[in-house]
Amino acid sequence: MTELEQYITSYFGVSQEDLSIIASLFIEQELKKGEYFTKIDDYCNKLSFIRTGYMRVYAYKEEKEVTQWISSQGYFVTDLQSLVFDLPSRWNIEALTDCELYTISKENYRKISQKVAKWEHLEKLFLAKCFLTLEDRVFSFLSMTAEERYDHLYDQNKELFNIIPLQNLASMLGMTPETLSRIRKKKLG
Amino acid sequence: MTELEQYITSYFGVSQEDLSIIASLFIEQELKKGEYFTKIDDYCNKLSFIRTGYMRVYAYKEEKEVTQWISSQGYFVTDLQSLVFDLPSRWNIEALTDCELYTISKENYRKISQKVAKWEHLEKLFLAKCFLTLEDRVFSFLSMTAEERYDHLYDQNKELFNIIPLQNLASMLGMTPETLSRIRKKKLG
DNA sequence: TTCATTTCTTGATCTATGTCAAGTGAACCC
DNA sequence: GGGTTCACTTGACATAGATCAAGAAATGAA
Repeated sequence: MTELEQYITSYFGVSQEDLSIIASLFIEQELKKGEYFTKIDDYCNKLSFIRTGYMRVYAYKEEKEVTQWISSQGYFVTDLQSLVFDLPSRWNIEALTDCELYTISKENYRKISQKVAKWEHLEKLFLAKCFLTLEDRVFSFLSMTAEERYDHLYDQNKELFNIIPLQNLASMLGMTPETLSRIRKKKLG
Repeated sequence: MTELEQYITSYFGVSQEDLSIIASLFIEQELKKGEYFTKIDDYCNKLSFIRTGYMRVYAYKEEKEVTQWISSQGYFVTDLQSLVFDLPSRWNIEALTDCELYTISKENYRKISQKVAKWEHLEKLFLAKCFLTLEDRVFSFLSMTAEERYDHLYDQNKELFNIIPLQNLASMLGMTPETLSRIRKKKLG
């Protein structure tokens, strides 16, 4: 079983046969540090698994970059509005490190459901999980302090703080870089 | 076309034939003010359209209620984790006013896909829209002040502020009742 | 390497928002 | 319909977190 097939299995749990069909529609692709996966107002006609590397999803609020999410190994990355509704991208998605991707074009992505009967169902379950994750994230902003949000992310994913510029993590956590720096200093003392 | 059928059409755009099939699986139901649609840790085995009325989705952070969302006429309401993954509810969902609902049981909900071929696909599109909405909401916490979030909600849905207890709206906007009160006072002067 | 640029930290302040407490008004229930 | 409860407002004060500015550290290019 290839690495890609392992990812697909872990997310979707399909038969070996379907797995091969799906995996065959992906191609390996590289993205160098600093390159863009998609840009706001472009059409993002692809969906990728991240095999290695880190990508940053961000947009602007009055000239200032706001980081919505950091995507990393084992995650999907795409602009959903573009992929599903054929509309322009809402996000800039930038490679923060060199990235190895498994990429499927929008056309091939849409063919999966013709080839794998259960696909639409599995995809629905996957999207439902994504929705629940975002619900939790909204709840965290309603109920947690900046420090609590930091603790939560740090508990889940310590490595991020060694790899990703802290200013991006601060933005994604809804605080300034200075505040994040002070919170982290406090944890040492 | 019944009111229910109009809702379904507006969300999913199915044929008249499929529409009838789907609509026939819903039953009319009432919920009195103060009653609960579901409670945390219960199993929520149903999905409803709200025909009239308002419902509040909330959970707790250390004994304190945190309102995640207010659902109203024309919206779906359910606990997604319970409906899709057969797990206990994450939310309390309470009727803030008397409510008229169109309700489908989990069993019948799952039968739709057997009767309407395109259903899983339409549902996937619907969930994708829900995901995009939540993405926007996360972005609003990353990029907007309390007052900007108030303005945004007020622009979209003025009526809420005459019907829903302001403390619930404050919580849903991520601020205290006092702060909401002061923001609203400022808007008058 | 070395210089230039960017990122991170730190201190001094400022401000939006939270907390606490009291008073007012509205809603609900015998 | 009058009293009790709950929701809302307002003021005084506290504080988390933002802003601004400067210096230190890391990163990248030549």
